[in-house]
Amino acid sequence: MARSPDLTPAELRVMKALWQVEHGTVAEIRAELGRRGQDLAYTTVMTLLGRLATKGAVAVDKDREPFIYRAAHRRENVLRDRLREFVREVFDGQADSLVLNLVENESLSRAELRAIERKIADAERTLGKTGREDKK
Amino acid sequence: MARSPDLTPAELRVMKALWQVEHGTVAEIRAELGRRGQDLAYTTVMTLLGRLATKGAVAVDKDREPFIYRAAHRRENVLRDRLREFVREVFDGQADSLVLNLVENESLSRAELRAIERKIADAERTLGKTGREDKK
DNA sequence: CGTTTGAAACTACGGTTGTAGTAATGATAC
DNA sequence: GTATCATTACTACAACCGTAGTTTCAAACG
Repeated sequence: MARSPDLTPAELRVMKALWQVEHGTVAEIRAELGRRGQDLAYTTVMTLLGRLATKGAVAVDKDREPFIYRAAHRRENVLRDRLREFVREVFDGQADSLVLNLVENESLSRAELRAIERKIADAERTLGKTGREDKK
Repeated sequence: MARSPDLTPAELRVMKALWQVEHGTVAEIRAELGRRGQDLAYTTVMTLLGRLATKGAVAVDKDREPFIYRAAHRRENVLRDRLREFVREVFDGQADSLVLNLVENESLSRAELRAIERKIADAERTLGKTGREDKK
Protein backbone atom coordinates (compact mmCIF):
# COMPACT_ATOMS: atom_id res chain seq x y z
CA MET A 1 0.00 0.00 0.00
CA ALA A 2 2.59 2.54 -1.06
CA ARG A 3 4.55 3.04 2.09
CA SER A 4 5.44 6.66 2.55
CA PRO A 5 9.16 7.20 2.22
CA ASP A 6 11.50 7.70 5.14
CA LEU A 7 12.08 11.34 5.85
CA THR A 8 14.84 12.97 7.79
CA PRO A 9 13.83 15.65 10.30
CA ALA A 10 14.75 18.43 7.91
CA GLU A 11 12.83 16.79 5.12
CA LEU A 12 9.79 16.40 7.30
CA ARG A 13 9.86 20.11 8.06
CA VAL A 14 9.85 20.82 4.35
CA MET A 15 6.95 18.45 3.85
CA LYS A 16 4.99 20.25 6.53
CA ALA A 17 5.55 23.57 4.84
CA LEU A 18 4.48 21.97 1.60
CA TRP A 19 1.30 20.54 3.07
CA GLN A 20 0.54 23.96 4.41
CA VAL A 21 0.79 25.71 1.06
CA GLU A 22 -0.63 22.78 -0.88
CA HIS A 23 1.80 23.40 -3.70
CA GLY A 24 4.32 26.04 -4.60
CA THR A 25 7.65 27.14 -5.92
CA VAL A 26 10.91 26.87 -4.06
CA ALA A 27 10.59 30.50 -3.06
CA GLU A 28 7.09 29.99 -1.67
CA ILE A 29 8.02 26.92 0.26
CA ARG A 30 11.08 28.67 1.56
CA ALA A 31 8.89 31.54 2.71
CA GLU A 32 6.58 29.16 4.54
CA LEU A 33 9.55 27.58 6.26
CA GLY A 34 10.66 31.05 7.27
CA ARG A 35 7.24 31.73 8.78
CA ARG A 36 7.79 28.63 10.85
CA GLY A 37 11.06 29.93 12.15
CA GLN A 38 13.17 27.81 9.84
CA ASP A 39 15.36 30.12 7.79
CA LEU A 40 17.25 28.27 5.11
CA ALA A 41 19.18 29.38 2.07
CA TYR A 42 17.27 29.14 -1.17
CA THR A 43 19.61 26.46 -2.43
CA THR A 44 19.21 24.47 0.76
CA VAL A 45 15.49 24.28 0.19
CA MET A 46 16.20 23.22 -3.37
CA THR A 47 18.51 20.50 -2.19
CA LEU A 48 15.92 19.19 0.22
CA LEU A 49 13.16 19.30 -2.36
CA GLY A 50 15.45 17.54 -4.79
CA ARG A 51 16.10 14.78 -2.30
CA LEU A 52 12.43 14.51 -1.55
CA ALA A 53 11.67 14.26 -5.24
CA THR A 54 14.22 11.48 -5.60
CA LYS A 55 12.52 9.60 -2.79
CA GLY A 56 9.18 10.11 -4.41
CA ALA A 57 7.92 12.19 -1.52
CA VAL A 58 7.13 15.18 -3.68
CA ALA A 59 6.03 15.54 -7.26
CA VAL A 60 7.50 18.23 -9.43
CA ASP A 61 5.71 19.94 -12.27
CA LYS A 62 8.46 21.00 -14.64
CA ASP A 63 6.22 22.28 -17.38
CA ARG A 64 6.29 25.78 -16.09
CA GLU A 65 9.26 27.51 -14.57
CA PRO A 66 9.83 28.01 -11.73
CA PHE A 67 8.91 24.41 -11.01
CA ILE A 68 5.91 23.72 -8.87
CA TYR A 69 6.30 21.24 -6.04
CA ARG A 70 3.56 19.32 -4.35
CA ALA A 71 3.51 16.59 -1.74
CA ALA A 72 3.12 13.10 -3.12
CA HIS A 73 1.61 11.70 0.05
CA ARG A 74 -1.14 12.85 2.32
CA ARG A 75 -0.03 14.33 5.56
CA GLU A 76 -2.14 12.02 7.66
CA ASN A 77 -0.67 8.96 6.01
CA VAL A 78 2.86 10.09 6.51
CA LEU A 79 2.19 10.89 10.14
CA ARG A 80 0.49 7.57 10.61
CA ASP A 81 3.49 5.72 9.24
CA ARG A 82 5.92 7.73 11.30
CA LEU A 83 3.90 6.97 14.38
CA ARG A 84 3.78 3.28 13.62
CA GLU A 85 7.51 3.28 13.18
CA PHE A 86 8.04 5.16 16.40
CA VAL A 87 5.80 2.85 18.38
CA ARG A 88 7.74 -0.08 17.07
CA GLU A 89 11.24 1.30 17.57
CA VAL A 90 10.81 3.01 20.87
CA PHE A 91 7.87 1.31 22.56
CA ASP A 92 8.44 -2.14 21.10
CA GLY A 93 5.08 -2.01 19.46
CA GLN A 94 3.21 -1.36 22.72
CA ALA A 95 0.97 1.43 21.57
CA ASP A 96 -1.00 1.28 24.78
CA SER A 97 2.11 1.84 26.81
CA LEU A 98 2.82 4.95 24.79
CA VAL A 99 -0.65 6.31 25.34
CA LEU A 100 -0.56 5.58 29.04
CA ASN A 101 2.69 7.45 29.17
CA LEU A 102 1.05 10.50 27.64
CA VAL A 103 -2.01 10.32 29.78
CA GLU A 104 0.03 10.04 32.92
CA ASN A 105 2.57 12.75 32.21
CA GLU A 106 0.33 15.76 31.93
CA SER A 107 0.68 16.36 28.15
CA LEU A 108 -3.08 16.34 27.76
CA SER A 109 -5.65 18.85 28.86
CA ARG A 110 -9.03 17.90 30.22
CA ALA A 111 -10.73 18.71 26.95
CA GLU A 112 -8.29 16.57 25.08
CA LEU A 113 -8.87 13.70 27.47
CA ARG A 114 -12.59 14.02 26.85
CA ALA A 115 -12.10 13.99 23.11
CA ILE A 116 -10.02 10.87 23.44
CA GLU A 117 -12.61 9.17 25.57
CA ARG A 118 -15.17 9.83 22.90
CA LYS A 119 -12.93 8.36 20.23
CA ILE A 120 -12.30 5.34 22.34
CA ALA A 121 -16.01 4.81 22.74
CA ASP A 122 -16.38 4.99 18.98
CA ALA A 123 -13.52 2.61 18.44
CA GLU A 124 -14.98 0.11 20.87
CA ARG A 125 -18.29 0.26 19.13
CA THR A 126 -16.59 -0.39 15.82
CA LEU A 127 -14.65 -3.29 17.23
CA GLY A 128 -17.90 -4.69 18.47
CA LYS A 129 -19.66 -4.30 15.14
CA THR A 130 -16.99 -6.03 13.16
CA GLY A 131 -16.78 -8.72 15.75
CA ARG A 132 -13.06 -8.11 16.04
CA GLU A 133 -11.60 -9.62 19.14
CA ASP A 134 -8.73 -8.61 21.33
CA LYS A 135 -5.28 -9.28 20.03
CA LYS A 136 -3.09 -12.03 21.39
CA MET B 1 16.23 17.97 35.56
CA ALA B 2 18.98 16.03 33.81
CA ARG B 3 17.61 15.63 30.35
CA SER B 4 18.36 12.21 28.99
CA PRO B 5 20.84 12.35 26.15
CA ASP B 6 19.92 12.03 22.49
CA LEU B 7 20.28 8.49 21.27
CA THR B 8 20.54 7.19 17.76
CA PRO B 9 18.40 4.18 16.88
CA ALA B 10 21.33 1.81 17.26
CA GLU B 11 22.21 3.33 20.59
CA LEU B 12 18.66 3.00 21.81
CA ARG B 13 18.70 -0.68 20.97
CA VAL B 14 21.80 -1.08 23.09
CA MET B 15 20.17 0.78 25.93
CA LYS B 16 17.20 -1.54 25.78
CA ALA B 17 19.45 -4.55 26.02
CA LEU B 18 21.16 -2.90 28.95
CA TRP B 19 17.94 -2.17 30.75
CA GLN B 20 17.00 -5.77 30.25
CA VAL B 21 20.12 -7.17 31.83
CA GLU B 22 20.39 -4.39 34.40
CA HIS B 23 24.15 -4.34 34.03
CA GLY B 24 26.76 -6.39 32.27
CA THR B 25 29.90 -6.81 30.28
CA VAL B 26 30.21 -6.16 26.59
CA ALA B 27 29.83 -9.85 25.92
CA GLU B 28 26.65 -10.06 27.98
CA ILE B 29 25.10 -7.05 26.38
CA ARG B 30 26.07 -8.34 23.00
CA ALA B 31 24.39 -11.64 23.82
CA GLU B 32 21.20 -9.87 24.82
CA LEU B 33 21.24 -7.93 21.58
CA GLY B 34 21.64 -11.22 19.77
CA ARG B 35 18.61 -12.60 21.58
CA ARG B 36 16.71 -9.63 20.22
CA GLY B 37 17.74 -10.47 16.70
CA GLN B 38 20.44 -7.82 16.54
CA ASP B 39 23.71 -9.54 15.78
CA LEU B 40 26.64 -7.19 16.00
CA ALA B 41 30.38 -7.69 16.12
CA TYR B 42 31.85 -7.52 19.58
CA THR B 43 33.74 -4.37 18.69
CA THR B 44 30.62 -2.76 17.32
CA VAL B 45 28.92 -3.16 20.65
CA MET B 46 32.02 -1.70 22.28
CA THR B 47 31.95 1.27 19.98
CA LEU B 48 28.32 1.93 20.77
CA LEU B 49 28.84 1.54 24.49
CA GLY B 50 31.80 3.88 24.24
CA ARG B 51 29.71 6.49 22.51
CA LEU B 52 26.96 6.07 25.04
CA ALA B 53 29.47 6.49 27.84
CA THR B 54 30.74 9.69 26.25
CA LYS B 55 27.19 11.00 26.15
CA GLY B 56 26.69 10.04 29.73
CA ALA B 57 23.99 7.56 28.86
CA VAL B 58 25.79 4.68 30.49
CA ALA B 59 28.13 4.43 33.43
CA VAL B 60 31.17 2.21 33.28
CA ASP B 61 32.71 0.46 36.21
CA LYS B 62 36.37 0.06 35.30
CA ASP B 63 37.53 -1.34 38.58
CA ARG B 64 37.12 -4.88 37.45
CA GLU B 65 37.85 -6.20 34.03
CA PRO B 66 35.96 -6.83 31.87
CA PHE B 67 34.24 -3.50 32.51
CA ILE B 68 30.71 -3.50 33.73
CA TYR B 69 28.24 -1.24 31.99
CA ARG B 70 25.01 0.04 33.37
CA ALA B 71 22.40 2.50 32.14
CA ALA B 72 22.71 5.97 33.59
CA HIS B 73 19.05 6.82 33.09
CA ARG B 74 15.87 5.03 33.85
CA ARG B 75 14.14 3.49 30.93
CA GLU B 76 10.85 5.22 31.60
CA ASN B 77 12.50 8.61 31.66
CA VAL B 78 14.30 8.06 28.42
CA LEU B 79 11.13 6.86 26.76
CA ARG B 80 9.21 9.79 28.14
CA ASP B 81 11.72 12.22 26.70
CA ARG B 82 11.78 10.50 23.36
CA LEU B 83 8.03 10.62 23.22
CA ARG B 84 7.95 14.30 24.09
CA GLU B 85 10.43 14.98 21.34
CA PHE B 86 8.46 12.95 18.88
CA VAL B 87 5.21 14.65 19.71
CA ARG B 88 6.87 17.98 19.15
CA GLU B 89 8.69 17.17 15.94
CA VAL B 90 6.08 15.13 14.19
CA PHE B 91 2.76 16.15 15.72
CA ASP B 92 3.65 19.77 16.39
CA GLY B 93 3.09 19.21 20.07
CA GLN B 94 -0.48 17.99 19.59
CA ALA B 95 -0.36 14.95 21.82
CA ASP B 96 -4.09 14.50 21.54
CA SER B 97 -3.83 14.29 17.78
CA LEU B 98 -1.28 11.53 18.14
CA VAL B 99 -3.48 9.56 20.49
CA LEU B 100 -6.51 9.96 18.30
CA ASN B 101 -4.45 8.69 15.45
CA LEU B 102 -3.62 5.55 17.40
CA VAL B 103 -7.13 5.00 18.62
CA GLU B 104 -8.53 5.35 15.12
CA ASN B 105 -6.02 3.22 13.26
CA GLU B 106 -6.49 -0.14 14.86
CA SER B 107 -3.21 -0.28 16.87
CA LEU B 108 -5.08 -0.89 20.09
CA SER B 109 -7.00 -3.89 21.26
CA ARG B 110 -10.19 -3.67 23.22
CA ALA B 111 -8.42 -4.47 26.45
CA GLU B 112 -5.89 -1.78 25.81
CA LEU B 113 -8.63 0.73 25.11
CA ARG B 114 -10.23 -0.20 28.42
CA ALA B 115 -6.97 0.26 30.25
CA ILE B 116 -6.55 3.66 28.70
CA GLU B 117 -10.05 4.68 29.66
CA ARG B 118 -9.27 3.80 33.23
CA LYS B 119 -6.11 5.87 33.15
CA ILE B 120 -7.96 8.78 31.67
CA ALA B 121 -10.51 8.62 34.42
CA ASP B 122 -7.69 8.70 36.94
CA ALA B 123 -6.04 11.59 35.20
CA GLU B 124 -9.24 13.58 35.13
CA ARG B 125 -9.74 13.02 38.81
CA THR B 126 -6.23 14.26 39.47
CA LEU B 127 -6.76 17.31 37.32
CA GLY B 128 -9.90 18.00 39.29
CA LYS B 129 -8.15 17.64 42.64
CA THR B 130 -5.34 20.00 41.79
CA GLY B 131 -7.80 22.40 40.29
CA ARG B 132 -5.78 22.46 37.13
CA GLU B 133 -7.67 23.92 34.23
CA ASP B 134 -7.58 23.21 30.56
CA LYS B 135 -4.73 24.63 28.59
CA LYS B 136 -5.18 27.55 26.24
C1' DC C 1 21.80 42.33 -28.69
C1' DG C 2 24.42 42.43 -24.45
C1' DT C 3 23.40 42.29 -19.64
C1' DT C 4 21.26 41.41 -15.56
C1' DT C 5 18.55 38.11 -13.03
C1' DG C 6 15.98 34.14 -11.34
C1' DA C 7 16.13 29.57 -11.07
C1' DA C 8 17.93 24.89 -11.76
C1' DA C 9 21.89 21.76 -11.62
C1' DC C 10 25.88 20.34 -9.76
C1' DT C 11 29.41 20.27 -6.26
C1' DA C 12 31.06 20.58 -1.53
C1' DC C 13 32.00 19.71 3.07
C1' DG C 14 32.16 18.79 7.91
C1' DG C 15 29.63 16.03 11.19
C1' DT C 16 27.10 11.77 12.47
C1' DT C 17 25.93 6.90 12.22
C1' DG C 18 26.39 2.06 11.70
C1' DT C 19 29.46 -1.23 11.35
C1' DA C 20 33.75 -3.25 12.06
C1' DG C 21 38.92 -4.19 11.57
C1' DT C 22 43.58 -3.90 13.76
C1' DA C 23 46.72 -3.01 17.46
C1' DA C 24 48.02 -3.17 22.10
C1' DT C 25 47.80 -5.11 26.54
C1' DG C 26 47.07 -7.82 30.29
C1' DA C 27 45.67 -12.35 32.06
C1' DT C 28 45.88 -17.57 31.32
C1' DA C 29 47.14 -22.02 30.31
C1' DC C 30 50.61 -25.16 29.95
C1' DG D 1 57.75 -17.91 30.89
C1' DT D 2 56.11 -18.04 26.40
C1' DA D 3 52.13 -18.82 23.23
C1' DT D 4 47.15 -17.91 23.51
C1' DC D 5 43.14 -15.67 24.51
C1' DA D 6 40.02 -12.09 26.09
C1' DT D 7 39.42 -7.17 26.24
C1' DT D 8 40.13 -2.72 25.51
C1' DA D 9 41.76 1.21 22.67
C1' DC D 10 42.32 3.24 18.36
C1' DT D 11 41.33 3.64 13.54
C1' DA D 12 38.43 3.24 9.37
C1' DC D 13 35.13 4.13 6.28
C1' DA D 14 31.14 4.51 3.46
C1' DA D 15 26.50 6.47 3.64
C1' DC D 16 23.73 9.86 5.07
C1' DC D 17 22.49 14.71 6.76
C1' DG D 18 22.20 19.53 7.08
C1' DT D 19 23.62 23.31 5.01
C1' DA D 20 25.06 26.01 1.28
C1' DG D 21 28.32 27.74 -2.52
C1' DT D 22 29.34 27.79 -7.72
C1' DT D 23 28.02 27.17 -12.35
C1' DT D 24 25.01 27.24 -16.02
C1' DC D 25 21.25 28.71 -18.63
C1' DA D 26 17.39 30.90 -20.46
C1' DA D 27 14.21 34.59 -20.28
C1' DA D 28 13.42 39.56 -19.59
C1' DC D 29 15.04 44.22 -19.66
C1' DG D 30 16.57 48.13 -21.65
